[in-house]
Amino acid sequence: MIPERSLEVLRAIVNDYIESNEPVGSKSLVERHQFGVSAATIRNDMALLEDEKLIHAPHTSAGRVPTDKGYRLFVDQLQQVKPLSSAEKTVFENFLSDSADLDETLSRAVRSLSQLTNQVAIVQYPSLGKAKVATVELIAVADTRLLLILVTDSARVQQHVIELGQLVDLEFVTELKSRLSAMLVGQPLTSVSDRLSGFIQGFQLDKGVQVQLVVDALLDQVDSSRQEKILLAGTANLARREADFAGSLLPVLEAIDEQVVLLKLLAEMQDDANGVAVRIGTENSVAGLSGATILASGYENQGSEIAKVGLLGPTRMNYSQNISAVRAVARYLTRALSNQ
Amino acid sequence: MIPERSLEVLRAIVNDYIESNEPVGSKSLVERHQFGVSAATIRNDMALLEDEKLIHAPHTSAGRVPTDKGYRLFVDQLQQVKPLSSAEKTVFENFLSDSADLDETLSRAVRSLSQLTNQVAIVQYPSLGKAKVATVELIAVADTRLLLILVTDSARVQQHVIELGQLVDLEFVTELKSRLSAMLVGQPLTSVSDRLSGFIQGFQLDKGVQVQLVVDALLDQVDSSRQEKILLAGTANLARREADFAGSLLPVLEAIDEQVVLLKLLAEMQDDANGVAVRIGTENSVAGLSGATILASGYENQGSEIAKVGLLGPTRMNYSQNISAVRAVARYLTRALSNQ
DNA sequence: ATTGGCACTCAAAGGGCAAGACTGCTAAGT
DNA sequence: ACTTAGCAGTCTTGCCCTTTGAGTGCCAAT
Repeated sequence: MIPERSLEVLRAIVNDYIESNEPVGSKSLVERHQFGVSAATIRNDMALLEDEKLIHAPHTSAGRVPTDKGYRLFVDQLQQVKPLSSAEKTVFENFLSDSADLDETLSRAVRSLSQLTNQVAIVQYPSLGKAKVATVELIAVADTRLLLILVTDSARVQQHVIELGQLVDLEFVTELKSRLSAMLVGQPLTSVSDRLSGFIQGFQLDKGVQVQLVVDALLDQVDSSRQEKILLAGTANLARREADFAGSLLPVLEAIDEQVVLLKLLAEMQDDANGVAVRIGTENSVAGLSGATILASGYENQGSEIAKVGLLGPTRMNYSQNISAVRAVARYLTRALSNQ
Repeated sequence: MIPERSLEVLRAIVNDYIESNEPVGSKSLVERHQFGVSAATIRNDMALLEDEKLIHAPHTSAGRVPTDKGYRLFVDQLQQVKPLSSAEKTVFENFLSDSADLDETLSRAVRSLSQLTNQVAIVQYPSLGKAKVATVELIAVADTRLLLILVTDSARVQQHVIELGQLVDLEFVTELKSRLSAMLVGQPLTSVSDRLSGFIQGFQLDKGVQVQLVVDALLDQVDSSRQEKILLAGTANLARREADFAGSLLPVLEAIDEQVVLLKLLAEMQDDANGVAVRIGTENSVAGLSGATILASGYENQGSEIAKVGLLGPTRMNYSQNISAVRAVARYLTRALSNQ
C-alpha cells in the first residue's frame, strides 16, 4: 500500500507538471506545497512512487514526470472533478439557446467543447439503434428516378435517389409506398431487414426489379454502419501542444483522419463513476495515440445512450477541467435532444 | 524580357527543389541537366532570376529556392500538366463505380484526392443556388411537432423539426402542405423567400402563429449560408510536410478548422486556362496560409458550376501532378452528379 | 556571351567547457 | 522508524569556438 503522503506527492507532481510542462523536482515541490517535511523526505517518497512506476525520470538528473499509470491513479483517486465556472456555463447555455436542428446542435456542441478545453473535440452522431421508423416516403423526382426518404422518430432523415432504369409508374409507387408504410411505420429500424424479407413476393413479377431496387435502398439506409459519423473540432489545438506529442503530430493526425478508428475507440469506452470514460496514453490500443488521452461520455435520449461525445488531447492535460467539460456537454446534449 | 535559357533554369530549379527539398546550386544544376553551358554561366542566369525576384537565397552561401512569384511563373508558363497515370485513373473509376448518394460520392472523392496527392483535399457541397424545389412535405412526428422536409431537384433533402407549442391539427397540416406545394414546387430556391411574403395572410388569424413557424423554418432551410459545407481529408499529410510550413502547422490547422475561411477562399478563386485556380503562398489573403498553396476547380451540374473541389499543401508541391489530380476529380464529380 | 579561377561568406556540425538542476546515499538527529 | 542536512555524482543545456563544405560573386581571359 502506498502511504498517504506519497499519494499527495503524486497529486502535487501531476498538478505541477500539467501546469508547468517541466519535470518537477523535490525542491520545487516543497516550495510550492505545504508538506511540512523537507525535500529529502519528499525524495524518499518519490523513490517509492518511482518503484511503483507511477512517475518516471526522463534522465538521471531531471525532475519527475507522471507515467500513464500515474495519471490513471490521479484520475481515479486523487483529483476532484471541478464544476464548470459560470462563464463556462454561459457558453453552453448559448449553444442551446435557440432551437436548432440536430446538425446545428451537434456542430455547436463540438465547437464549444473544443473552445472551452483547447483540445480536439469529438461528437458522434446519434445511433439509430433503438430508433423507429416514423415515415417512409417515395417521391418521383424525374422520369426514371425515385427519391426514398426515411424518417425516424428521433427526427433523423435519410434519403437516397433510386435509378429505376424505366419510367416511373406513379400509381405503382403510391401502392408501394403505402405497403411499405403499413409494414414498417412504428417498427424499430433493426427489424426492418427481417420484415422486408419476402416483401417482394407480394408483387407481380414484372414489378419485381423495381421493388427489389427500393428494398435494397431501404436496407442500405438502415444498415447501421451508415449511421456512424462524427464531428471534429479544434484540430489546431494539437499544434499548440505539439511538444506534448513527442514532437510529431503525424500519428495523432492520422488517427483523426481515420474516423473509423475513433469510432471504434469511442465504442469501446465505458463511462466510469464520474460519468466519463478515460483512456490514458498507451491504455488505448491505437498505436498512434500512445501520447494522447481520450475522454468520452455518452449522451442519451429517452433514457438510453445513443452516442458519445469526447475529447482528445495530450496525456499531459487538465483532467479535472476536461472531464467536467465533457460531462457537461454530454448532459447538455441529452437535454437538447429531449427538446426535439 | 527574361531570356529563354534563364526560364529553363528556373524550371529546373523548381523541379529540383520540389524533388529534393534542398536549395539548388549552380553546380548540381549543370550536373543534372543538359544546359550545354558551364556552372558560371548558370550563375549569371541565376543572378538575373534573383533580380526579378523569381528565386531567392535563404542565406548568402546557399543554393536558390523559388519565390512565390517564381512558382507562379512556373505554373503559368513552364510546367506542362501531366495526365493521370492509369493507376491513378483506376482510383477514380473505383470511387465512381457503384451508384452512391451525394454524401457518399463526395466523401469518396475527397478521400481519393487526398490519397492520390498526399495533400489535404477539400470538397465543397453543391450550392443550391440554381436548384428548384421538388417537394415540400409536412409530417406530424409527435403530438405537437411537425417535420418539415424540403427536397430539391438536385436530390438534396433538408429537414427541420418544428415545435408548434400546440396540438397538431392534421387537416390543417394537409392544407398547409398543399398550399405550400402549389406555391413553391418547381420554383428556384432563391425565389422562395419572395414568394412566401404575404403567405400568412391567406390563413385565419388563429392559425397565424403556426403558419409563421413553418414559414420561418422554410426560410431558414433556404438561407444560402446553411448550404455552405465542406469535406476535408488528409489533414495528416500536413504533418508529413511540416518542415515546409516554416516549422509550425498551427496557422494552417487554424485556417482549416475555420471552414468559413476556406469557403471564402474557394469562392474567390476562378479557374484559369487549365481549368484549375491556383493561389500560391502570400497570393492568398489569409495570413496563416502564406506558406501554403491552394488549388481549386469547379465541378458542374447541368452546365453550370455548383461547387469547388480543392487541394491545400505547401507551396513546395508537385504542381503538375496536383493540378491534374484536382482537375480530374472535378471532372469525375461532374460526371458522377450527372448520373443522379 | 561564356568561362575558369579564386576569394569570400555563411550555415551546419562537432567538441569542449561551465553552469545548473536533481538525485541518491550516508550518517546523524528526533 | 522516520526524517533530515549535506555532499558527491550525473546528466542536460547552453555557450563558444573551430572546422568543414557548399555555394556565390566577381574578374580577367577567351
